[in-house]
Amino acid sequence: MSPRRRDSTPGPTAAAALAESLRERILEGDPAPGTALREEELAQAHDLSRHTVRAALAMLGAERLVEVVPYRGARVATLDDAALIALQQLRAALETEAVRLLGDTHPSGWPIEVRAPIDAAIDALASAEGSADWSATTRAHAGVHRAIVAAADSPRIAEAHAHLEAEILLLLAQVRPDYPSGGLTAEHRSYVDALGREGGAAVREHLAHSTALIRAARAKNTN
Amino acid sequence: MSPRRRDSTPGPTAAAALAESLRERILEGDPAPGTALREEELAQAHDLSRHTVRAALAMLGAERLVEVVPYRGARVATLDDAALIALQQLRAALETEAVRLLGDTHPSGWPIEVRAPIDAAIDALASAEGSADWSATTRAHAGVHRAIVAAADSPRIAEAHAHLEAEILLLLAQVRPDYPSGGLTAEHRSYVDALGREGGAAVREHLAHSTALIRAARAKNTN
DNA sequence: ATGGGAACATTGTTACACAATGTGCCACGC
DNA sequence: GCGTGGCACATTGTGTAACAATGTTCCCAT
Repeated sequence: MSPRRRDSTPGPTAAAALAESLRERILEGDPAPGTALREEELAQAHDLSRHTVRAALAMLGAERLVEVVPYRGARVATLDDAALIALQQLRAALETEAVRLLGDTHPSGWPIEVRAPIDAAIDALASAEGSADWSATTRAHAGVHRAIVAAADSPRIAEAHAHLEAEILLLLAQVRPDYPSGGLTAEHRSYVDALGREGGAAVREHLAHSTALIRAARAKNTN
Repeated sequence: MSPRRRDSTPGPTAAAALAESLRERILEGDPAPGTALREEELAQAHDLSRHTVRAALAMLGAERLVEVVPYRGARVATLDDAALIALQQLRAALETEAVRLLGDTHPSGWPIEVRAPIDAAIDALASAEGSADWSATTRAHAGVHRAIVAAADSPRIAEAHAHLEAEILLLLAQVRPDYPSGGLTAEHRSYVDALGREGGAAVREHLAHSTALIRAARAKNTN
């Protein structure tokens, strides 16, 4: 068929589509962190060339969901405790500044159009916790933080935060901090209220608590 | 030659080396923002295959120094005013949190081992301003901010900041804010002192000033 | 038991080809 | 003369096949 003007933009490239598919599976926890991702295997499994597979792995490498080491290959990323702390520090930087920008824009308090998407995200978290689906719960939890950051209307902070979100989902696919049923939702309702009052201090307290729970869960996993 | 155990790690891959070479040139302002980077041209100029060139362009795309659009190709990144503001907001997030972490670690003030590399970077900035070399000056300026962020010992904040630094160098390769000779150095000596006292407020004031100067310089360039 | 080296697995790169898409230009109709 | 459709062209995305380069594993000799 000869080229001709299209009425719509083309779909994602094959490499982008593979990256998306692998990203979804990785964030679901299968393949697990540390698993090698062999180019030829992926090429045959997805009926693609090694070139296309390599491009997809490079994309995931840039997102840090995959670790690519020259001549050694790609593996699903793992995260030690030092890396967890460093990641949470970066997360604190982004969420704190987002909350501060929100405060600048709304010095008299967050109006309903700021609160509504955040409250909706918390409601979604309540539903997920109620369904006892850990994957859905971690995604809904991420949605709450995403809604808060998005409200600041700072695209680069939002984008950087989205990348971290994926790394955190990868981590949480393998650990399960102790929360009583509904505990995450209650905690996040309080958290959002505290944000309006205390701003950055509330962010830091929340993330310190989160880090401690994750480390405790990981310690339990390795014992 | 048959494979044999090596006493050293291999050098960078050809794709990484090309990415590094292009990065250097882009940050020097040639090719200029908006310039198309044609795969076949680069392949012939560097005696590499298109696959290797594509891998290098993808790396630079991930760093946002290059904009890669499927089926349209790669161009040196450009930055409009909205993007500049968004970038500076992200920068504020990183530098503010770095300074806050420094304050946590050194509540009684920054000890000499924290100050020394920062002061050395400022001295390097003074030398660069004295030499009237704009490229050297923007790099030395970046070195000052890098030293401050590095002092916080938070690897993910430092790495995210390094990526922004490259984008800012790209921007500054094309504009030149008005500074009297030595003005940048004096301003940054005061800035570092203010950081110890005022922390995040000093960061925000500094970046707001920087944004205003850059926008003014860009406005002058387009008129 | 240990270490050197060969074999093997895997990745990085190359050459060449073709499919897919976007852009520009030309011709035709009004 | 102008606008639009369509074709040609340039460029990118992907594929095949091969080989160079590197890291790992295993075997054999000491």
